[in-house]
Amino acid sequence: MDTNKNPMLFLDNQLCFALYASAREVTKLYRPFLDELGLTYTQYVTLLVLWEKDELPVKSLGEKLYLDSGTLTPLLKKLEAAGHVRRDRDPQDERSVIVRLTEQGHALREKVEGLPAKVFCQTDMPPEEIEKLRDQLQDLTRTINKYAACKP
Amino acid sequence: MDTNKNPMLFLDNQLCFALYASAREVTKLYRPFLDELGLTYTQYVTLLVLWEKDELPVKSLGEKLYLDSGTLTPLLKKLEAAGHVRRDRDPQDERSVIVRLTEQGHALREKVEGLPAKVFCQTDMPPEEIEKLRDQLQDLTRTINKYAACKP
DNA sequence: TAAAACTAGATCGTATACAATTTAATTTTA
DNA sequence: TAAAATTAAATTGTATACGATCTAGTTTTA
Repeated sequence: MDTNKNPMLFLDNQLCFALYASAREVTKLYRPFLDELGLTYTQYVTLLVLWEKDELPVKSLGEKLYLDSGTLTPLLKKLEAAGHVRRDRDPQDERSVIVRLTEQGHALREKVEGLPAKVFCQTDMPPEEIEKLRDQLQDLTRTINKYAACKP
Repeated sequence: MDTNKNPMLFLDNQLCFALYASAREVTKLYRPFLDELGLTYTQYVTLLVLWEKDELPVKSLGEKLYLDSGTLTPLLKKLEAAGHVRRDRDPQDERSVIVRLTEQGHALREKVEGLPAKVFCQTDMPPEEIEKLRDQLQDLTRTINKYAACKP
């Protein structure tokens, strides 16, 4: 009946919590820099996608970011209000909304060029380890996402 | 001027995004099980802490979970309303609020015993890899947190 | 081809996260 | 020891996340 009997439930034994906590802590490292640009972290990663490939439907953004329209619609409206993107219905398929960078949105890219490097510095992690970790996490995310897709 | 010039900004090269996405996907694996118990993921990890060591001030809970009172206070009120915990001011230091499991809160523990194992199954990851990953992430979190602490 | 099924976004409701401020209690210090 | 500084929670405001539902547009199919 002792609480110490099941280490499976110890907080520090949970991968899920290690992920949950580290994701939030790493995000916090971006905040001071993003604050200056008036961006939130989620807005920032959304822009990363668009800088890589512009003119994407909300659907595609959602697939890349693992976010749904409930999160993206209000976020994209804010990016639009800030002048970074435009949102237009796709004339080919009026159900779809195409998100495009404005000039201003394109220009913003230069201001964050150095950001990832600045953050890496604060992690005290060798680049190879960071890459390995990143790749493992990507595998994990894809595996889970595939699992979820085949379920009803 | 080509957008492909700076791979530092590619979404898939970001550790931060790998963390952000995987944390959310893993959390989603817990949802169906936790839904049955009427718990959210954050409530669940809060209970993990209390099952390990009962009678903790909000402050300590926050340190273990990397959450502040702005998140914990409403969450703990919900756990209290659900009958899982009690919240009482510490008579020794009235600033502090001690969180205690109720009988019901203790009993809930048995219902989640098998949960971590069930989730691991869906990750297709060998246990050693999971442990290594978890330990790396814990190091990362602690490093960042220490960094943040010495800043003004 | 008209109804049924499906799809993409938008909307709504709930629950975090977290910075900033406030309040009350405790410690420090001049 | 009384004022100043510190501390722990609570509160407030903003921005996600995400399930569920709704709406409008597109495809399928009987």
